[in-house]
Amino acid sequence: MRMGELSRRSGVSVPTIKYYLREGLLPAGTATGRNQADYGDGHLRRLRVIRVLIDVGGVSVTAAREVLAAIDDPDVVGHHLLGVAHHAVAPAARGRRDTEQWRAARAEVDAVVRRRGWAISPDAAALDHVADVICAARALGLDELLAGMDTYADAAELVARHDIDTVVTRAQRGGPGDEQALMVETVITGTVLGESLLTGLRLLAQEATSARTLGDER
Amino acid sequence: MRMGELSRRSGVSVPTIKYYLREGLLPAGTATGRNQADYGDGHLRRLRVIRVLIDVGGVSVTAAREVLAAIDDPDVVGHHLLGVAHHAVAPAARGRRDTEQWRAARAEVDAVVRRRGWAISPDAAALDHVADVICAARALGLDELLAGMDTYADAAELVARHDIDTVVTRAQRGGPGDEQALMVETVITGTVLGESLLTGLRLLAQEATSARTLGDER
DNA sequence: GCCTTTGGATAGTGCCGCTATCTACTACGG
DNA sequence: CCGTAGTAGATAGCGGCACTATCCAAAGGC
Repeated sequence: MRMGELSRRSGVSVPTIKYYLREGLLPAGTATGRNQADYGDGHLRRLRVIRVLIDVGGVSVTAAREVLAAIDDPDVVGHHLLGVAHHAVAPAARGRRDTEQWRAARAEVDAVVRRRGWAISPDAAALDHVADVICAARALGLDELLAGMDTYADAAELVARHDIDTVVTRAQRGGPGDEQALMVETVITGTVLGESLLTGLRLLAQEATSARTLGDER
Repeated sequence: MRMGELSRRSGVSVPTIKYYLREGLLPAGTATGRNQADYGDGHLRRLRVIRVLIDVGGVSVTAAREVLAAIDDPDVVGHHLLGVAHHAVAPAARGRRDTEQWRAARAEVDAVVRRRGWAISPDAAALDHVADVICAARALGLDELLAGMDTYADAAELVARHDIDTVVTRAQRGGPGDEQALMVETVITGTVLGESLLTGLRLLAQEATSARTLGDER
């Protein structure tokens, strides 16, 4: 398959594909001449992954490159991999983390983690991320939201179990390419797509619950 | 309070505050002279809300303006309000929605909604959003993820109930400003912060579950 | 043979969220 | 009453990002 066909089948324009090649998101095709190369199904699949990361995950091109590098790296295994996916999904740090309030929020996160018996590496970015949110909520006086944090944690645990199950199941089932790469790809796309899915369903559930609770005062 | 103090207490630089004034995110202070104005606690609070929307919610300045307009509009009531918040949070449409696969995905969403007895306005943006995600997951062959969609829906319902409860509780408790405005603000900030909180906790729960299931092969 | 497509390289575009600068005016301590 | 610091308002600029446009020489393919 050459560039034109790759473009048509992926829905990504030729200049954009060239851009991704330049940026190292997409590996070069196998050259068949001085100015001719051949692309395979792997390239098509990779392009789909890229679009998911960027469009659905809202990941920057730079972050996507790092994630894709992890997909290709055979040394990345187990749940160290989760760190890579999480790092990419996490937005840049929001505010100052050197305030008294922030440290209090961070302690609150640690308390939740301890209470639930979660084994978390202490340098996980998500710990700080959650602390950021708590800090912001406190600043706005949204204590009711935080009072039910265990509800949120319950929900998070529920989907996380399913997510990990998905990865394990899929690794056993096998699929295109080698097992390792498939598992890595599943973790990353599953993390990104799962987040978006959960977010969307939450909004729907909110509307449904609101209609039921507050009545139909549209 | 004048601009300098507002800047210091909010942590937002003076030029940025001016920019928000220009863009209509922040109402002008009450003028006390030709080039002097007075800002109140409302402005401080508003600035905090703006930062939450932009930093935590990842909302664009344009979308933030619309959301804030809804906060100020006394005619926006009940769960019509949810629509505004959801519209702002929702990212722009990702791909083409005119394909056969997309319509199939959309039908799948409708099926879930019907199965759970959710009363959803048929033009809710979240319906399309979820369909986008399903479409992307199918394209990548991530069927295992979708097989457990009810797990995701359960989790979504769990937090949504809590979210709506929060709004109701808070409206009753009262607080600064009039009830209506407080409720609106709670919906919006709660939607945005809750999403970020849920996302962060999911990542933590994933790591914990992964460590438990896959063992410690770091 | 000749028009189309390709790989490769370089430069440019449009948007977005600020940031810098300027001017004229005001507040305030001394 | 002076001098310095702060302020409102307006305009212009900046840096980053995700593409997009253009050009060239070399295949491809009928």
